[in-house]
Amino acid sequence: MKQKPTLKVIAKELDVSVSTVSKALRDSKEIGEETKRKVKAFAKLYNYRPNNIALSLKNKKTKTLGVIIPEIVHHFFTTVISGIEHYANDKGYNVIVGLSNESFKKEVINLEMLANGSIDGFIISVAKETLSFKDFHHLSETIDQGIPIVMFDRVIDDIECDKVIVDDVKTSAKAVQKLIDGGCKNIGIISTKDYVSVGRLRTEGYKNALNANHIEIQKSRILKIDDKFNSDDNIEFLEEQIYTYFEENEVDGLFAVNELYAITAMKVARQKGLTIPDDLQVIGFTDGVLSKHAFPPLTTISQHGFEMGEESAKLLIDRLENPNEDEEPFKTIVVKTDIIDRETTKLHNPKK
Amino acid sequence: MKQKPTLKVIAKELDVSVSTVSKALRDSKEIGEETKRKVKAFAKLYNYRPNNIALSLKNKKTKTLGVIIPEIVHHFFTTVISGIEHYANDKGYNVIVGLSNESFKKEVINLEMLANGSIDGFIISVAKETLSFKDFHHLSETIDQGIPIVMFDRVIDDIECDKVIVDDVKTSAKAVQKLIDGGCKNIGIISTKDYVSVGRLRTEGYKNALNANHIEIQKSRILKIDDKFNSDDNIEFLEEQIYTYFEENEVDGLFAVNELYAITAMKVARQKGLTIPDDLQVIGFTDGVLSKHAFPPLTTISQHGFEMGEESAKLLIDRLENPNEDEEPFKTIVVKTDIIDRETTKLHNPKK
DNA sequence: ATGAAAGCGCTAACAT
DNA sequence: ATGTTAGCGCTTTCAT
Repeated sequence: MKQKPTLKVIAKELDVSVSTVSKALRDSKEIGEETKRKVKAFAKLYNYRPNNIALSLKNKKTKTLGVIIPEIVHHFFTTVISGIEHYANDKGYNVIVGLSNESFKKEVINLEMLANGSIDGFIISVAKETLSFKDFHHLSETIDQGIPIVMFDRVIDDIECDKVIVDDVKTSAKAVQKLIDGGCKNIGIISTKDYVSVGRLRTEGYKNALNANHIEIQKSRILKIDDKFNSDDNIEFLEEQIYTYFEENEVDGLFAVNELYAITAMKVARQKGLTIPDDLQVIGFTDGVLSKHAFPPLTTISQHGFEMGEESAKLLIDRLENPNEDEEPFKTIVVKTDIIDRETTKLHNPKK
Repeated sequence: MKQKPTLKVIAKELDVSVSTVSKALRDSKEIGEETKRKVKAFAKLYNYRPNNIALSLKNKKTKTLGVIIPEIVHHFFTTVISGIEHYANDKGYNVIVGLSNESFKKEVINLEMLANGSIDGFIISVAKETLSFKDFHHLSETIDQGIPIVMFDRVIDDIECDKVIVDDVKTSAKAVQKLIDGGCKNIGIISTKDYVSVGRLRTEGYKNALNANHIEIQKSRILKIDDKFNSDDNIEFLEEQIYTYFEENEVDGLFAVNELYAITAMKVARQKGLTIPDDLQVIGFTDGVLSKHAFPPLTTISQHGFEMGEESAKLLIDRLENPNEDEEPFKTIVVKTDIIDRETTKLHNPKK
């Protein structure tokens, strides 16, 4: 087992001083050609690499980003992480991932654990519990300490920081409009409770579209699923709620704020003997594996998670590397969305 | 913006020495009660937290694990990460995630980037390209430098280190046996090229099961998909290969080495007018979202990714924290698998 | 052209 | 009971 060499051992071995070695390796003109050559050769031979930790301590920056998300077994979030990694690695940054598991407490712990020097800045999508508690002190304190935060997707209006979102209201309206154009008369929505910003905004878009078409909004057609935690563990509960919804509402068009809700609704609808898209048209939000491989393949809104990740990383790294970061006003980037036409809607022929 | 306080500023503020502060905070009995109280109160007031980087440099360990996986937009891998995070966080470790994107070069870069002090050890699932190149120098060198590696799922026999796997051969045989018991006469397999260890082993299990039942092995029924890279980007290509396969083979039972292959095969089969499970029974490997929400829900093998993650983290942390780590023999943990009965097979009534 | 020394934040052995 | 010092690995200023 050969230990990683340090400047010190190289110095001793070559009988020069540590600083000479350091300078030689960084090609300082203070050092003589001959010495440089010797040092470099030796360093290469022993595969010298500067110790990141020492550099971090010296430079007071770690070149690593902390990403805190509610769950990782989730297509959208992993897509975002991909985008973050892609941009970050390109700029020489590493990525530490922390999972809040939708829990306020875990989010706080993760934040604190990493805020003590481990990372230069955060990219975060806030836990549902945090959103419902409306307790954001950990976030504002972090920012107060000079550690920049970029929020994406699940965002807090009251906190001043860079944000990357999707225009949930407009996008949802577009989706509902598509349902209307496709001939749906009775359109419902499966959303989340209002404290989840994206749920609230998407519901707003749904209402806007109905209003714009002079269709009366019926409260009973708005189902707000209450899943504080990972809904994937709780399919039965979800199915039940949707089942009841179908009992009480006769809809021929359905907009779901995520693909799981959409897929589950389709399953329940099928059980009730409905044919998709003939009896019921469905549009989901977030283009994940489920949508693509569903039966029938689900028409859905692509959120471009990869791009959101890239934009978030860019925003954060820009702020970190910009000398007068404090003066830069905070930006909110709105990433565009697309409707991916598949086979659960009637208008336009599905392309493939 | 209030800066994080250091021991130094606390010391100056309280007019004592840095070491006194340090000791007081760690409740050393060398320090007087009165001073301790004062220091602690001050520290709490200013929300003092020791700087992780400084600790890392001092202790020569970072309390963070490096996880390198081929892709993150992938249910199995994220499940494993969840397990790793769960165990690691519990033990006070953080997790840095690096993506190889199935590329040899990116795997090497990631490894080197993190091996310079950023992490204490690696958990890795090897990229397909690395497997096909058979170039493992980066892995052996890392181990040589005293940085322990735990491999999971895609594992290299020639490298000595801790490993966490599934008994691919036996599990696959069990799956194929189930098909046989369910009345299938002509059973095929959709696997990967042999350099992917899990593909090779699962194919072996398939053959074993056929042999054990005195069923002749027909080479044409073994389809080895050649997707060096992320197959999710390449669905058409996959569909084509499977389509051709169905043209050339008449099978009534199909074992697929991952859920994507299974789902895609089901889709193609449906296009050809086959009914599942009446005309064709299917079993997949890896229980992901796709399987659960497929139509019909896919009978599949659960690999217990979360547990694999936990076991990997445990193996790694044990080795890191065990004083005489070098002497411990390397372990290979075989995580058990289960067949999850759903609706693409006939034997046994699906439970839910 | 080379080296000594200070310092990043912290701990711990060793004074006092 | 408290302080001084050295050191983790590196960079950089300031001698020489």
